[in-house]
Amino acid sequence: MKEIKLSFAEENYLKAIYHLSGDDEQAVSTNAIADTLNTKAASVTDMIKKLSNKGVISYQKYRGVKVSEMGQKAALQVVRKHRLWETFLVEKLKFNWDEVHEVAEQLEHIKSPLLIKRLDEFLGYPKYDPHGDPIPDEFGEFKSKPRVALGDCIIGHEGVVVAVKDASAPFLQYVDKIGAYIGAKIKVIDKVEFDSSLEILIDNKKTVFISKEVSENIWITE
Amino acid sequence: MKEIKLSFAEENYLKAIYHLSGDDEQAVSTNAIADTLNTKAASVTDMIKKLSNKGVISYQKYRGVKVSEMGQKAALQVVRKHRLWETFLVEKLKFNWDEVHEVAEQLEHIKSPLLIKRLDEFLGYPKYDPHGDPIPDEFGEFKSKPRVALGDCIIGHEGVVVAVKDASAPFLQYVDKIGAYIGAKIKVIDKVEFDSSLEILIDNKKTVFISKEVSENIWITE
DNA sequence: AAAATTTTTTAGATATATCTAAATTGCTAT
DNA sequence: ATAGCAATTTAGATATATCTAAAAAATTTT
Repeated sequence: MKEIKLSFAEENYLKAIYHLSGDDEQAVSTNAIADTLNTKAASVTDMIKKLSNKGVISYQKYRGVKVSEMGQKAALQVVRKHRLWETFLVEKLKFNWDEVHEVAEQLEHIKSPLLIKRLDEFLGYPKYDPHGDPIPDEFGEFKSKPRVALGDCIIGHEGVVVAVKDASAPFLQYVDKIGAYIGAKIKVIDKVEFDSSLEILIDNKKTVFISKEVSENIWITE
Repeated sequence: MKEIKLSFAEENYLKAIYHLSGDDEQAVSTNAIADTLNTKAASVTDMIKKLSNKGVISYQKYRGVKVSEMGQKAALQVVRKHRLWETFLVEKLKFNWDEVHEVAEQLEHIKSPLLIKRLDEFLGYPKYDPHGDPIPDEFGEFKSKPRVALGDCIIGHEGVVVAVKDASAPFLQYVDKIGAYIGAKIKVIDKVEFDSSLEILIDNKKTVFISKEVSENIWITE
């Protein structure tokens, strides 16, 4: 078993590719990576070659890339670190959930197995981060709660918010404003055919209209 | 007032120069910097030019460098972060004091004013780090406790360990072994003229012989 | 199936941070 | 005062991570 050493930039690329490939582990295109990382396709091609040489992705010219077994493990360790740090920032340092992403993007690259072990312990071995995403354990194992996007619910469906997809500050601030925090109870009241927007009831208290885009970024229990 | 943006490497150089210049703010030589950072003199010259252009040090060819007003402020913020992180690692994550330096070297470069503000708050605004070094506040202000190196004490002097100079793991482990932790009471029993080694009494319990080198790295109250 | 378009790659630059080897400057001892 | 040595700088490379512009391949449209 070889030691995989990745630079900050390499870790960022690998994580982006891991997230883009999704559960079905589809091949990821050069442009998709460039868009995610706000960089240019040419830069991606260069980096792809390096990651391929290190064996964390497999790459065929013009055919996109796939994350290898080894790459998945490495990516999950970065994800683990990111989500543990986000949890730390919210639980211990009283950050709002819309303030943590940028900082965690930096903290996730700190190299120290002991640090992560102790941080995990200090936080009480959390299973989910502040956005409801599962935190992989030291072996990369995790499980998501059964969930469905609000946009995919039928009228009348009732559930509790378990996660949000978009972790950007503007989106999370909006979610805060309407009160659809993690744990909030939501009932789908009505769906507008025309634009797929939804009318939802939050915590049995107030009714809110949300766009299709918003509805696709909030997950509730099935 | 200009924004000073420094890279990781630049911050490391600046911090090293700041530490090397000492209280008297002496000019620091290229070689001294190279030794501290385990790099080559040529690399130092390159970096010195960049730091000089950014105004954090003043530099005259062949004459060494001095830290500017601005540079001192920037250096102290890095020192502040380093020492707050070390405190966090020991106080909250139960690291030993000989395990924190390397990790803090990484953590000190994280850019987030909010993070440091909240960390400071979370730790209860500590004034000293686990090695007894003072933690600068957000304005760069700090004060050291009055102290004297064991090596400079006269026979009979008695005091409490307030700080250690060397922060390397081997040294700190040795200090642990003899029981000269911060807070331990120490009395200088005898001094050997020949090699300046010392016989000291620790916590009224045991007598230990320490070399000159060790005696220069442990500070006790005056 | 050929043409047009999009995607991806290559070629050649730029910027950072390093290095070795050679040249230069400063200091010291005779 | 100068010869020799030590410290410092310059010149020229290397490695990483980026970019723009042009070329090549794949895909889509006609």
